[in-house]
Amino acid sequence: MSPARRTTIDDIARAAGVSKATASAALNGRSGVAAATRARVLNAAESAGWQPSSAARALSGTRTDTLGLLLDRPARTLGAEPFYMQLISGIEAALADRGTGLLLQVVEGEDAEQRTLRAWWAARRVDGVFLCDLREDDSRIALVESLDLPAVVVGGPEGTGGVTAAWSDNTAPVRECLDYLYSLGHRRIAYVAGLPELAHTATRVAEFRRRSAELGLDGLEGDAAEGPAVLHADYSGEEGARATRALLIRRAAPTAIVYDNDVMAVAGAAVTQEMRVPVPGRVSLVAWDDSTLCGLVHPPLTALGRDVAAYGGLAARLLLDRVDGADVGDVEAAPMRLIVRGSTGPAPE
Amino acid sequence: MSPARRTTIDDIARAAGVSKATASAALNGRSGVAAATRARVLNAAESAGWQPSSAARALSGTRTDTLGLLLDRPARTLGAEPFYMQLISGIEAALADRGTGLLLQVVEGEDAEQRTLRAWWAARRVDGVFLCDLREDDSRIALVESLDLPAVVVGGPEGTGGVTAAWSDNTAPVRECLDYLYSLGHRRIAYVAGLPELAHTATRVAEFRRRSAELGLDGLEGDAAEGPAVLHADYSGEEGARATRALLIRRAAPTAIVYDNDVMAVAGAAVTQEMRVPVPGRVSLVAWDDSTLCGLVHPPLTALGRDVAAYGGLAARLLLDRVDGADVGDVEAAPMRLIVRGSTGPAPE
DNA sequence: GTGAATATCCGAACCGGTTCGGACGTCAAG
DNA sequence: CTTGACGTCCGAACCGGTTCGGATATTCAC
Repeated sequence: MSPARRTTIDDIARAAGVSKATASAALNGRSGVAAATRARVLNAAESAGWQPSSAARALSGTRTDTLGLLLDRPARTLGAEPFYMQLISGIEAALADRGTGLLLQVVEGEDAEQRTLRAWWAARRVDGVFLCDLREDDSRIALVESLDLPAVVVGGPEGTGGVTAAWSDNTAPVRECLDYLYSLGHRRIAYVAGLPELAHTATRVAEFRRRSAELGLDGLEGDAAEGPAVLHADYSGEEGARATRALLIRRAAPTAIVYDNDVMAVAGAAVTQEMRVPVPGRVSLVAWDDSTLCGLVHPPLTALGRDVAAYGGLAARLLLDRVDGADVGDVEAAPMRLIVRGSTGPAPE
Repeated sequence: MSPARRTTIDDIARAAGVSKATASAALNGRSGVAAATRARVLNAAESAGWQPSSAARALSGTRTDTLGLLLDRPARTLGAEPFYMQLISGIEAALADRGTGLLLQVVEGEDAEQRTLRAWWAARRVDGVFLCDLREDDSRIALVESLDLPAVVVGGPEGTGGVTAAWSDNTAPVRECLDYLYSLGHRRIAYVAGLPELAHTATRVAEFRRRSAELGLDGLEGDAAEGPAVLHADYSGEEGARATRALLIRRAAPTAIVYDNDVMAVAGAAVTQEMRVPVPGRVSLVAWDDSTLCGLVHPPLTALGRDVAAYGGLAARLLLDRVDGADVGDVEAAPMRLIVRGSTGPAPE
């Protein structure tokens, strides 16, 4: 019951009748230890329930056994989006076996990002970091490179410099989505995109424009009467709803709307009900990033889905390899798939 | 550009022309250092951008400057529920000023909980831990007490033993909710509760039964023809939908349903649409735990809301005090408020 | 039987902080 | 002038691991 002094490597060395050095070698599976000795040490450690002090281990120059996850989104949108928690779950699953911990930091603003990364580096708190929501010309890239801090970008792979990326293609899903809607007869398609400063938004929007032109889709009034309608929003439900309203009151309203995340899509769906616009009778809706949310509303939303947890696991394994000094290249995650549900249908005549 | 050797306290001691001991005392604001000397040291540290090594500091027996958050929910429901991310944001906001980090661990199952806590303790990875989703007779309580590991329970305050709790009352909101529905004329009210093994579920259900009897509410058929209908679900949308369907097809269906979280409520709302049951015309819906989600669907859901981030901040401050050795008692968070939106209305005649 | 190669183990230094006891100088009280 | 109380600063030990060079024992070739 007593808190008890925690057992140290000295204790188990003494118990096994060897020196600290030998005990350390045995416990870390290094060669140069007789099999019998190793067994004695391992045995002693086991029965004493010994665990190495992470601090002592970190201090002696090797490893912290901690990775950092830096999230830069307002708390409001962070909570609403299932993406991050799923990503975290996936990362953790990959880390659990190795006894590596995950240090989480939620910040707001580029300055805070830089401060956090510098502080982590200076205090040697983490062996490496995950970088999410990359912006164009992101200052974090240069920073981790100059600090020589191992990092993996979740997203990309454009603009990641020398930093390895766990990426998933953003162009193919755009095409798949547009082609699918095109085949249903839709010619006026709008896109409620995310924050324009984010790199993946730019990629998606560019591909959306390119493919729209290729398919010869109609422009939407108000968009300089040409080209497809792309509105930017901040991933919150409020802005998703606002954008939807703005689109649906147009004279030549779109017959299909693609949203850059599930929250905005759900909010958009609520707007259609409120405005009594039949879905998918008058307008079809597609959400980018599937989550349980999409299947729960009525009608259930057609979505571009992927296994976010697996994505996180991939990023975690990449970062662990990078920390181990391996020279890993970018790796592509499983592509997103279009999951057709009730919110999409043939375009109105 | 070079990674550069990180500056140590020795460097800044030399730069200031003092010993390591004096430098340490100066940097930690301890007394017994002349003002002029202290200024020199601080100055040197500042201009060198020095930060103490967390490992070294932790090793010398004092502080890890890390708190642990242990989450035991399947990844699926974790992602869907905004509660945790908001809680995390709140905790982090309170921790940020102090330079304390948050170590996150997502596990599944009681064994994994125990293993994680023991590992954290043995490796001295954290100064203290947050415990969420307390069960009745929760084994974590005894563990952290026997290990003398500072802890704060998020929830409670029943069954927390000697562990301090950041709690919010679960009985008053039940009453407020029932009384509100009663005043609207509702007499058949059902409750889609959470997992029965969780302590707060038990509290809520007991109060729901007590107050229902007090108000003389009708029992629901199938419930042994007596007492209010309480169904248990696992917080997932699927089970929330299933429970809703089961309730609405009863001969004497409830005129109001209260859900234990927002996800199930949203799913329930979708079921009403699918079954063409008008809300709030035929049935009123209330969600426990408000989130942006509730305001986004149509009709927007009446909900029991609270400032989850502030709740997390409270828990964080409590735990920091406990780590500092203060003997803090349980503290109650701001009470939940009923936020009336469009999903509740007068009971059908 | 001898020398060298090899396997095994140990002592001691080191990582970068904190902390404690003591040395030194100054100043006021006796 | 002596003594003692402070204020200031330093040396050295310590936290609990890892690592490296070297000591000792064992084995092998010749």
